[in-house]
Amino acid sequence: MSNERSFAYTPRVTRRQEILQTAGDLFQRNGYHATSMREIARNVQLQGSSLYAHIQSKEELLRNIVDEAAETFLAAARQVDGSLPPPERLRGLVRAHLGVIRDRLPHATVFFHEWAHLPPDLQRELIERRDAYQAIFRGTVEDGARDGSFVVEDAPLATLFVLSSLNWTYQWLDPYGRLSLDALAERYASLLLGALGADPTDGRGRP
Amino acid sequence: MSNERSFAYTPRVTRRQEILQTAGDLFQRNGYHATSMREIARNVQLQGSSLYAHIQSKEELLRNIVDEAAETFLAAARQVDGSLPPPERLRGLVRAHLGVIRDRLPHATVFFHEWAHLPPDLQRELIERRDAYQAIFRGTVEDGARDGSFVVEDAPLATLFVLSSLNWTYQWLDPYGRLSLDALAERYASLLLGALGADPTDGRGRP
DNA sequence: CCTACCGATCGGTAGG
DNA sequence: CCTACCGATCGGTAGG
Repeated sequence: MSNERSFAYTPRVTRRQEILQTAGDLFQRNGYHATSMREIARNVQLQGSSLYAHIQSKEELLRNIVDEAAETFLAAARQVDGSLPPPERLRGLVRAHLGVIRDRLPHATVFFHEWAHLPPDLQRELIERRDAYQAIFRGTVEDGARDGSFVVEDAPLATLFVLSSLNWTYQWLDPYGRLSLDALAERYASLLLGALGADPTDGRGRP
Repeated sequence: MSNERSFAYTPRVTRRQEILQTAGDLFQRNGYHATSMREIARNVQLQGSSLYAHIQSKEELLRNIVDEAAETFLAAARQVDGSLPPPERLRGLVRAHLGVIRDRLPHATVFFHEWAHLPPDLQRELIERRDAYQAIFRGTVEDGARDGSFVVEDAPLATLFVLSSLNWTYQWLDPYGRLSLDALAERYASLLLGALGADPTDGRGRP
């Protein structure tokens, strides 16, 4: 009859996002391999098998999370005006990076911790984007060395140094901490500009 | 009779070390939860169950590795003479930290990535040692701020900055890289001293 | 150090 | 979205 129940289930659009966010939180807290699909399902009030109406596999969850994080970092850095003087540009990059950490802490953490558990072809793609990200920083350091706003004897190492100090911040940055994002970014950038030998009397550097 | 085979097996002393080192390598490469006991066993030419003649559990492996790494970091920092002037002391701490990374890369990586998978009481103990480690750095930064060898407006943040730049180095430090440990540590310390506003004309700072 | 084995749990599928 | 279920694999034990 016309009132027969259809078994072709059409998932809501938002449900997938809910699953991805929950997976991100659990992967952040317990790690990818230590998180079971049933655990994710429980947290979104589903049976384990029902997840597969919304996603294809556990790996797809990780891929989505890591991919979005990589894209967010890269997009934020690309927002920074590349024609700014190197010190201002670095301030912008620091602010961008810390902003992503603050706003996307679970995804960023999963990105840093679990990307190596993806298959080799996806890893290669991620490494490419990481290199593109690093190139933005390296270009800034090198431009500053060239125009004299920075004093660096080893630009590749200085770039690694800058990125190291930023990358680790996901370990301690508290989105609800004592400092506003702007204040934190300003101080962090000031420390980095000091490391790069920028003139402390120039602009907002230390007096 | 007197020649009966005894089934009480007495493990060799070195075998345990071999298992621990292999586990460290595999945990580093694939992560703790993604590494199976049978995989470890295969790499030391044993049956999976035979591992338990040498160790008590998989968790004990992780505990040993993480514990040794934490102890190595702390011991290295404590080797640095606390009566040195703050800039020299920081140079020593940088050199100590990078030395541990270089010499104990697998264990250090597992420490940073997997310590959160240990039970809460062990986590607390590790956090205590991490705090002790950080306190050595904070003391150095504060001493330098007090005696004028550093210029820092926010000592807690500056300490986090120093530790962040060091902690991330396990991601890229190549024990067989282009720079010797001494050269690398010298340059890295020089960057950090610049961040802390140390007088560049003082000692081995930038001219 | 091995053989044999166990209960639990895993990611995922069939079918409706 | 659920019920029922599968093969594979997990960490670990018994017993010698």
